[in-house]
Parts: sequence; C-alpha cells; structure tokens
Amino acid sequence: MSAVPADAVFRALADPTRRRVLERLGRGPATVSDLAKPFEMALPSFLQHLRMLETAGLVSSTKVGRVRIYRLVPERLKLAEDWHARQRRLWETRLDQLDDLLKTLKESES
Amino acid sequence: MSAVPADAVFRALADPTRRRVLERLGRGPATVSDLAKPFEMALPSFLQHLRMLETAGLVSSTKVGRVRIYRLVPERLKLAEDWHARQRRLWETRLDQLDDLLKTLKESES
DNA sequence: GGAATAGTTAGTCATTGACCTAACTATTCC
DNA sequence: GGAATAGTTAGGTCAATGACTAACTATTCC
Repeated sequence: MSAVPADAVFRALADPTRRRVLERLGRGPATVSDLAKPFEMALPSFLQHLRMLETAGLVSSTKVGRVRIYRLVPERLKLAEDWHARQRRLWETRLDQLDDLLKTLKESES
Repeated sequence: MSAVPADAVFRALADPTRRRVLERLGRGPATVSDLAKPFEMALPSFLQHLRMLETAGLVSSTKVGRVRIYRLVPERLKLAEDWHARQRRLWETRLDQLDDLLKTLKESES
C-alpha cells in the first residue's frame, strides 16, 4: 500500500500523548519544555512525539536561540476531519436508501 | 497513560486497510470474503484488521452458518469526530481571542 | 458421505513505536 | 569564561503491528 500523506496524520493522532499536545497547541504556540511539562516522560521520548507530529505536518516549529517553538498547523488536521465527513456522508446516504426501501415496501403493502 | 476507549478507535483508524474497510461498510454490511476481495493480503492478515476494528467497537459481526457478516457501528466513529470538533472549537476560540487582541490594539492606536 | 467453501488458529518474522539513560551541543546569563 | 538552561543525539529494551504459510474446523451442497 502506498503511504498517502493522510496515513501519517492518522498515525500521529493514534497516540494520546500526541493528541494532548495538539490540544495544548490549539490554545497557542509553546516551547518544547512548556509542552513537555505536563508529561512524566523523559525529554527524549517526548521529543520523538513532537518529531512525529511535525513529520505528519500537524505542527511546525522554529528555533529561536536555544528555544524551539511549536505551533499547530490546523489545515493538516482537516485531512482527518474530511475523512470523517466523507464517511458520514456515505453512511447517511445509506440510511436514506434504507428509508426509501422501507417507504417503497410500505406503499406496495396497500 | 490509561488507555481510554478512544485510543483503540484512533489506532484502528491509523491503518489505510482498516479505513478502506470502514468506507466499504459505510455502504452496507458485508461478509469477510466480500471485504477481503479488494485486498492483495492473505486472509489471516486481513482477519487481524477486522479483529482490530471489532475490538475498537467500530464494527460488529455475526456468524450465519459458515459466513460472518460485518457491519459498521457508526456511533463509535463519533468518538473520533467529537475529538476533531472539540479541537476545532478550541482553535477557533483562539482565533477569536487574537481577533479581539488586534481590535484592542487598533483602538488604542487612535 | 465427500468435496468444496468460509473462516479460523498457530506459529514465525521483520519493522515500528514508545519508552529509557547517558552523553553531547548550543545559547544565555552572571 | 564558566555555570545554568534548552534541546539534541546515540544507543538500547520491550511490546505491538502487519505481514506470511501451513494446517485446521465448521458448513453447505452434490
């Protein structure tokens, strides 16, 4: 299977730590140590999560002096949201079809 | 980290094969071999994906004779959708706050 | 009852993910 | 310039994932 860009996004979302980081970044940019503070994890482990988020394109970072600042890239989250939207549309279409079927059956009863 | 139920859902979504299965099931229930047909994969490998989807609660199955039928459990997908919605709300709140800030700055200029 | 069909179980293997410690580099601040 | 701070790299462990083949069970159909 060819690895579409969406894959990296979904895989990035699959970890609770990373989702919490995204939630935090939803409230505005933050430095590595800011982001790391709420987690018990050793820094290098945490950095791996940040790297994964960044390669998925969900966050971006810039280094200012010895500090690195991360910010959300919300457009990227849309990839996943869009999938859900498509999926829901599909599902709802199907319910409509069932509806139609039931209606037809009811009508042919009389 | 305690494994919340949402975790299993997100992890299940992290694989393209499984997402395609969900898309297929969005168009209605199907048997194991129906579902497996579009994939090059050996059956046992494919079954593992189905099992993962089922333990995540995203699909359910019943066996009828020697055939097993899978169907979508759309309520479960909502867990992930809700996360996105919450995330978007957060993000938009933040944009509003930035807006307010900019407005305030502009006003104090005059 | 025997062959074909549908799914299942068992066992192997390589890769990736999630964590760790130890040691290092680069910047800032006194 | 030396100490403190912020992040980075290297290297290692362990469990889970994604795939395979081979062999098995349960059902249906002739």
